Amino acid sequence: MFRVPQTCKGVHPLRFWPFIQARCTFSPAATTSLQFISDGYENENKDLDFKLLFSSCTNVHLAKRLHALLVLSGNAQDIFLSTGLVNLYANLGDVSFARHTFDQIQKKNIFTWNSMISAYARVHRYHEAVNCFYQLLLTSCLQPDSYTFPPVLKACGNMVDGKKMHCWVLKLGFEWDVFVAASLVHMYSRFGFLGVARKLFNNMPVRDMGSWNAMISGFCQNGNAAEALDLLDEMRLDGVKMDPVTVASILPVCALSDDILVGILVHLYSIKHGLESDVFVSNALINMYAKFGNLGHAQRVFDQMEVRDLVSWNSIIAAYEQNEDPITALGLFKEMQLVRIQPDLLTAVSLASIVAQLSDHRNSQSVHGFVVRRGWLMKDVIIGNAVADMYAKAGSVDSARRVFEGLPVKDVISWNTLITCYAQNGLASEAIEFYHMMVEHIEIIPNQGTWVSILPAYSHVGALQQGMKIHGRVIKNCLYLDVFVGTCLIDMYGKCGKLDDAMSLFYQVPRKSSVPWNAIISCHGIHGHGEKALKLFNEMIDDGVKPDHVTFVSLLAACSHSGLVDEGQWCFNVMQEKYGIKPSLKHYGSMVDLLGRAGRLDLAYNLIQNMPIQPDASVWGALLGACRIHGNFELGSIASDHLFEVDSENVGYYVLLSNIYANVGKWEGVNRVRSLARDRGLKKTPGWSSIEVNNKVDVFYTGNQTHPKSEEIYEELEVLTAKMKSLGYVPDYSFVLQDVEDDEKEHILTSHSERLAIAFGIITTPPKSTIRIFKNLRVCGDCHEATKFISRITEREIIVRDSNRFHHFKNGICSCGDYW
DNA sequence: GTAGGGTTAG
Repeated sequence: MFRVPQTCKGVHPLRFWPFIQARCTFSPAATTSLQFISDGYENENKDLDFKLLFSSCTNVHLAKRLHALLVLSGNAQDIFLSTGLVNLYANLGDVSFARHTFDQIQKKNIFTWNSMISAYARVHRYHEAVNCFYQLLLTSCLQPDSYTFPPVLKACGNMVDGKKMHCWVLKLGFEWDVFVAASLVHMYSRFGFLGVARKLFNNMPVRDMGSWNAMISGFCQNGNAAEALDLLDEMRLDGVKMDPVTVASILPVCALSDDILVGILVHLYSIKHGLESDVFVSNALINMYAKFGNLGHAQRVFDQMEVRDLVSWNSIIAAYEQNEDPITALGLFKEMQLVRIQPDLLTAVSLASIVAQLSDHRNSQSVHGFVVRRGWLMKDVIIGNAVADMYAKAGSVDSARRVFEGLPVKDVISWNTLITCYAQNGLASEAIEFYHMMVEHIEIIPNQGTWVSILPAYSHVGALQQGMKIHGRVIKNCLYLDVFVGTCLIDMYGKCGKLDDAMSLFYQVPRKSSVPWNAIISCHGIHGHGEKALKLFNEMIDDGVKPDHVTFVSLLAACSHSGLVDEGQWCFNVMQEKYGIKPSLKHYGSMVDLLGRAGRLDLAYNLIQNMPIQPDASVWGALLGACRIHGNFELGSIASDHLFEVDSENVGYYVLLSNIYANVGKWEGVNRVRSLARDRGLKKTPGWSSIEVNNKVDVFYTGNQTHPKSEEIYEELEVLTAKMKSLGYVPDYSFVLQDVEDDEKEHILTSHSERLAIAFGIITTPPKSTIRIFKNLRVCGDCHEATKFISRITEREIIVRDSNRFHHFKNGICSCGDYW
């Protein structure tokens, strides 16, 4: 209760009253209170209930009116009222106004300071909260009290600040206050100082629910699942029951440690004790079930909620988004807007991810605009990264780069996002360049995500030595080998031709999930070791690891590369019947490839005709490729008709078709296809090959003449071609699409990128050492033949990895047995 | 008029 002081005689403070009444809605109680002010001005003895007045201000607008009123009535310097205003603004989330009001107060007491400090802590402006505490010590003659410390302890961002604060607690003698003690316990356990936290906890003379929760939640936020669960058990033995706070702390830990059993038990406990009605508990349940991939349970919890807040909506949207159901997630987002819940930054993060999954570039721009309009891009790096990733997944590399450049703060994930963006959009060299730029920023410390981004780029261009450097860094920096980093390394060694190293690494990584198994099976496949791939698959089953759709893509490809037709068909059946995996386009593509290469064109065509889904270019392309191998131009033209319907842009298919015609001497057809490709103005995917010499990757494009060693390379090729011809090499012009004279055709074949790279290898590496080449497209048939001769002439092992598999050339023979 | 321990993230 408050009595209006006699300060502002002369001006009626409430001459604005009708004006305020017209614009603001106060509760009836508040209206009465305001009337009281008015009356109090007339009759100075009336008591006013300002508490009511404060509580009736439900938005910043109303608060400002009340504030103006207090200023006008001369009450702004009153210590009770002004502190009330600081709190009011803080509760309404406007901490800058709270600070402004705070600064205006001339005689602050400890309540005022405590209000300001907790205002900062509540909105997570921790740095300012701590600064405010030190300001209190330095600029006022006031002593902090037991109310001061809990928010300040929460605000300590690191152990150095935390220890300093602990000293102040001890100095001023507040360590036995139950709230302060709980805050200390929580702070130490949050930073992983579990021993200290435990000691403080054990020494507490009084323990309430909050003390237990402080200790448990500290463990939880630190990811110490086992300790958290142990303590929970101890609490139970002590006869203390879990409350909503305990449950909301423990549920994320169940998800983190993949402990679905405890998760369900805690859920049952919550139902039994009526804790489900707590919105934090329900939200935590939704999140936990989402992480277990159990959308049904998540949805059920959401449906049963009586009160849903922003976090509930964000959680259920993210649940669907992260379980690859962007359509439902988008529907929920719309529903959320219908019930007038305002989205926040985290909603936008999910939204960006939803749009990325739908790979709809137009919507990408709307989401980007949505985020920019609200100023969120400048506010938090997380949303910036999400938007960059959204563009990356939509293939808009330039947009992703622009978002990245515009970020006020870039963290390691921003860099990782861009590296992945380049790598996944086929720009491996750019990804590598970007990684080198990142390394120059010493404040950015690479993490596991960085290795996962950069290793595939190194695999892609075959940079074995640089990939091994990363392996070295991983060993140095990480205590254990993360499954994903481990798998990337396996993939890198495998794709760089080091199958043995891939294998020994495989036995070092955790093999509970299908991820590393898929990688090692795929590695054996591209090396043409189909039998070994099947053996690994059986081992995987014996180990109790469940194969997924990726496993079968790798496995079918492995069978296809090795000509294991029966085994491939067996896999295709097992996949559907035993594991209930519906074949995707990739599986069909592999099957058509497998059957087609083996000459079972009838079966392959039959399979396509009976597909329950629409075949895409890769499926028809596989059939066309098989037709070229087996010289079946009738089926080839059927395949190409379908192919050009679904993809008329890929010049590779025109080359294939013209090869088919050329092989059976139908020059008319060859010319027709060539002019078709020309008329459609098709740009050929530039073929390139790379080779790593002395830690440096050199990339050669077909016809490249700008390389510093260009002259020597072409000289070497001329000498080689002459020797090859004397051994019986005849150039196969059917691999030349251009309509030119034969000697020009020979020149074109000789300047294919793989040959330039091989010649460069020959002149820059010691005699008889192995040459490793990478080609982005399939190796050309003529080059394949030529490389056999070159391996014989130079007595070198030449390993060529193309977009499909490995070719191991030695003594004039290729490991693929010309089955490719 | 002031305080601790809880849910969502790229």
